[in-house]
Amino acid sequence: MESSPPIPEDTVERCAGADPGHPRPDGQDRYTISEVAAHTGLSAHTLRWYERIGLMPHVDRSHTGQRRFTNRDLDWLSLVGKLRLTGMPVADMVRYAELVRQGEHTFEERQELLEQTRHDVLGRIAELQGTLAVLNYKIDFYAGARRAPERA
Amino acid sequence: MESSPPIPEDTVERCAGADPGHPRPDGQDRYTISEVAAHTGLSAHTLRWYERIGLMPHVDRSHTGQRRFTNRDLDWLSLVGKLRLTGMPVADMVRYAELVRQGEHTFEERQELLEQTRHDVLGRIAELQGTLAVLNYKIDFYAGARRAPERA
DNA sequence: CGCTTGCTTGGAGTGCGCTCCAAGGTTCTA
DNA sequence: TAGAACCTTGGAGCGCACTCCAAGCAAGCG
Repeated sequence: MESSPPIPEDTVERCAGADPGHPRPDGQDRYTISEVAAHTGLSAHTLRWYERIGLMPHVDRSHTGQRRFTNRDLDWLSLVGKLRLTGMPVADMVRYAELVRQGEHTFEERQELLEQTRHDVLGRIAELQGTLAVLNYKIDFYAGARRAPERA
Repeated sequence: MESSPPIPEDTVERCAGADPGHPRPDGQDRYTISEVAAHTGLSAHTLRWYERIGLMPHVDRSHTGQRRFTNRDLDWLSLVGKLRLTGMPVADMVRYAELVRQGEHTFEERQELLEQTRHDVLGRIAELQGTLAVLNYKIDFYAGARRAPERA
């Protein structure tokens, strides 16, 4: 959704969050690792580790070799953060990142991966709602027992 | 806390699941560890480990020292299974087990622990629903892109 | 009786997702 | 130009929740 090509890669990884990028500083588009850490809530350690395991596209470097993240990296990290919240294993996120790197002919496989993830999320929500029933039952029990003590 | 008190301990830990105990064999009320493993889906290793770390009340033994689980143990494990599904850390479940062991004067603290857990579960559900929005967005994108390819 | 299968223990090992360390080089502020 | 604060790397370490191992005792069957 930027300018010309049929479906630019960034369209695919942009718009990743319902989050419209509030504290995302614009202007220079080059952030140090600690800026990105502060923005994403991830540690600098984790950001470097993400890059090592292939979960980040190649991050730009300054002339002396320090990382300079771009807004696009921030968008990608936002998506990764969402996938992480789904409980998707890191290995699967790396797989997804590889598919993105390989280009548009992997759209089908990406879609399948995301559909599987959605399926898992729906299952997990159902599971959690099942636990809520038990929690409510027991909380009510304790509340009732404490309100009406020892009626032996 | 066995025969006379106002609110017997078993009332508290019974009825743990909405699950009415379908494949729960009755009659002898003494199950070997592998029977319990088959019933709960936990491994025998895990059952022994739960006991070691204090997550199980003391399990009965045969005259030769082998574990003999009771229906009450099964009920407790059913509750533990639910708490595990909530994502509660094992250490907190152990804490809860200790409170149960300590008797009825811990009702308030048990209730608080469960309320905190419910709060966490509600938050987690909201989080997962947030991820669903992103997953739906991207799945729709891939589906649309594959239906209408290259319109340059 | 022997055989197979199952149970016992303490302690060691595994996989995941970070998290930190040491030993340096870089960048910023005064 | 000094000093503090930040960045780099490979590799080691950690916390959690199991998971397995070895060596030996127990239980059920023909």
